[in-house]
Amino acid sequence: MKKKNITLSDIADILNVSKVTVSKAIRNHPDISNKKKSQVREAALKLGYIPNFMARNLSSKKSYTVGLVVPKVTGDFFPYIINQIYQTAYELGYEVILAVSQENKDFEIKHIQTLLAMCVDGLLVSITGETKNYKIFKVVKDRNVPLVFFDRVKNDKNFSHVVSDDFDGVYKATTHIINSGYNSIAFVGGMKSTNIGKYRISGFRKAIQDSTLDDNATTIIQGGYEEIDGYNAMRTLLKKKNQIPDVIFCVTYPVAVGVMRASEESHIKIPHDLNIMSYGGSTYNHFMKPSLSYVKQPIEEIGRKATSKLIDHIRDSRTRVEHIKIPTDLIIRDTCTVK
Amino acid sequence: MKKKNITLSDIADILNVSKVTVSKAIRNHPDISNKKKSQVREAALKLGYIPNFMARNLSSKKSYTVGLVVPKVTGDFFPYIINQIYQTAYELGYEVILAVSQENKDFEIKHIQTLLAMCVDGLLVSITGETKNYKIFKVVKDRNVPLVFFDRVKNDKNFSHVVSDDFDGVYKATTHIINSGYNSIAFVGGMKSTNIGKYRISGFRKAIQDSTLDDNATTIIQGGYEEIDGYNAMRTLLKKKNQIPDVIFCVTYPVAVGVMRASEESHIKIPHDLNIMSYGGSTYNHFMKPSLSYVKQPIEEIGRKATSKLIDHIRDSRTRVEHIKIPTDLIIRDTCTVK
DNA sequence: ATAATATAAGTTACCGATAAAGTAACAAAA
DNA sequence: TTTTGTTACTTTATCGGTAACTTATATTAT
Repeated sequence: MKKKNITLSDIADILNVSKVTVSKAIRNHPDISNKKKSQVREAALKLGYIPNFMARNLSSKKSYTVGLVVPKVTGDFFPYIINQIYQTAYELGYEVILAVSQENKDFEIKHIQTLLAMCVDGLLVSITGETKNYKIFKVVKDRNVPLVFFDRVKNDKNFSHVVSDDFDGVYKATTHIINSGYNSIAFVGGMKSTNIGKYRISGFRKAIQDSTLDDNATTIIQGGYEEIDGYNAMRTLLKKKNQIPDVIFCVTYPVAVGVMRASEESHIKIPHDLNIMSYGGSTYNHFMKPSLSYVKQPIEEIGRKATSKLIDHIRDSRTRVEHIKIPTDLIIRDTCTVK
Repeated sequence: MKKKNITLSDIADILNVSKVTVSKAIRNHPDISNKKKSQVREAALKLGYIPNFMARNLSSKKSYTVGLVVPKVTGDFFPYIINQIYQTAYELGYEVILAVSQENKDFEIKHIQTLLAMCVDGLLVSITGETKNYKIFKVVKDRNVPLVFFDRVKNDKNFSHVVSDDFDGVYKATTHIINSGYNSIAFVGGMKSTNIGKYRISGFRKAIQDSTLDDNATTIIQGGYEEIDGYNAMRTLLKKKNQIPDVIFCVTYPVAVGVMRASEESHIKIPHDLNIMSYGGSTYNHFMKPSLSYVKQPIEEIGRKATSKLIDHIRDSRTRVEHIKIPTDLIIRDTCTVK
C-alpha cells in the first residue's frame, strides 16, 4: 500500500540512463543535452519526484537554508521581522528554518545545535534576555558557520549585527519631550545588563544631561520588558512619591501598556495627568485612546539588512564583519505633544 | 584554518573502535557496554561532536521533526498558536520547522515540497485564503506523511483537523446580541469559499433564523479577513443606506478594526451609535476604548490538540482521522452590552 | 588523414550516519 | 560434550544524492 518515494534511480531506470544523468538533468547541468533534460524533467514531473534534501545537502555540503533563532514569536516586533527575513531570504534563494527559544537560554543553545546539525548555511540570531554564556557562539565560529545577530545582539567582533539605533532613538525622543515643555521625566524598564537596556537608558541620560533639566528631576526604574514589568514599575512609582512625573518613557510598548494599566487603576488620566512615550509601537496603537507617541523601530530594514548581510557572509567568507545601526523615526500622536 | 566538523569516524579513530560502536554508544544502544559508552560520550563532548542530522535522517528515515505551514506570522492568532505548537512538539520530543506561505498558494506548495524534501515526519498546515488546488495534499497522502490541518482547514477524510467551533461561536454571540435587545445586525467579512467564512456566516444565519428577528433586517457583506476589507465593507454600508445597523458582527478582529476606522472617519461613535462584535480578539483589545466584545478562540487548545494528534498519527499509522471542533468563549466588554 | 576538442553521457567514490548481519569469547542449558 | 544464548563489538550494505573522473562519439582544426 505504502508508495515508495520516487528517487533519482527510479527515474533513471525508467529512462534507461544512469542516475547521475538524471541528477545532472534536474540541476540543469551543461553536461546533459536539452533533449534528455526535457525527457528527464517530464518523467520527474509525472512521477512526482521531490529531491531529498537530506541526501542532497549531505552530498553537496550546502543547504541553501538559514537558521533563524528568535526569543519569541508574539508581540509587535518579531512577527514583522520574521516576515521580512523570510521574504528577503526567499528573494535571495534561501529557505528559512525558524526556532523559538522562548526566552530560555538552554533552548537557545539546543536550537542552535539542532540548526547546525541540520547543516544550515548560516544563522540569524536574536538572543534571549537571559543569555550569558557565549560558548555556543564559539562553536558556531569554529564550525565556520556565518552568523548575524539582529536586534538583541552580542557585541562580538567575530559576528556582524544589525540593530536599531537605540541610543539615538531615545535621545531624539527625550529631547523632543523636553523641548515640548515637560519637566519631570521617568524612564521605566530596561536593564544595563542587556544591550537594549544599556543603550536606551544612556540615550535618555545623555538627553537629560544635554538639556537644562535638573538631573534629579528624573527617575530611572530598571526592569524587564513586558507588560507586567511596566505595571509593577508604575505601582512602585505611585507608592514611592505622591507626585508622578509629567512623562514616563517606556523601554518597550508592552511596558507602556503595563504602565497604562496601573495608571488606569489609580484613575490617572493619560495624557491629562501623565504622558507616555514608548520605544516601539504596536499594530493597533493607532486605535488606542490615547494613541501613544513612540519611537518607531525600522523593523523591516533590520530584517532585510541582517538577512542580506548573512547571505553575503555565506557567499563570500571574506565579507567583513559590520555592526550596523539603523536610525529610528519619532512618531508623535496623542501623548507628549507640545504643551 | 577551517576546522573540520567532528564525525563519528573521528571519535572512532581516537578510541580505536569502529564508528558503528560510536554511533551505538551515542544512541544508548544496548549492544554497547556502559564502560565504552562513557568513554565515547566523554570523547564526543570533549571534541564538541554534533551529530549530522542530514546523515542521520537519511539513514534512519526518521527526523523527529514536524513541518509547520502557516499563512502568516503576524496578527493575534498565528503567533500564539505557533508558540503552543512549538511547546507541545518539544514536550513530545519533536522539532518544528516553520514555513510562512504569506497567503500565497504557490509558496504554500513550494514550502510543503521543501518540508517533504527535508523528510519531516509530519505536517501541520493552515491553508492560505486562496488555496484551491489540493494536488499537493494528495502527494503528501501518497507519501504516507501524516498531516493535520488546523484553523484554516480543508475538509478531507484523509486528514485530521482541529478548528475552533466557528458555527457555534458565532451562533452563541449572535444570540447574545439579539437577546441584549439589538434589532438590526450586519455580518461583515468572510467568504463562502473558505471554511471559516462558511461556518461563521451560517452560524450567524442560523441564530437570526432561530430568533424572532426579521431576516430582512440583517445584511451580510462577504469579503476578506483583513483590516482593509473591514474598512471597505463599512464604507459600502455607509454608502448603501443612510441607516447603519445596531451591531456589526466582524468575521475577524482586523476586520473589526477596519470597520472602526471607517466609522471614526464618519464620526460614528462606538458603542454609542454602533456596536461591534468580533470573532477573535487581540493582545491589547483590553486597552482599546472601546474594548470590543469578542468570541475568544481556543488558540492554545487548537495548537496543542493539532500537534498531539499529528504526533499520534506519526507514532501509529492506525490512529484514526478525526475532525475536532473546540468550543469558544464569549467575552463581553464595552460593546454589545445589554441595552 | 589525424590529432585536438566538444558533447553527452557513464563510473566510481564519497557525504555521515544507521540497519542488518556477522563474529569471537564466554556462559548457561541440555 | 554439544548446543544454545549472551555480550560486546565489527563488517558490510545502504539511505539518495553530488563531485570528480572517465569514456564514447561526433565535430573541428591542422
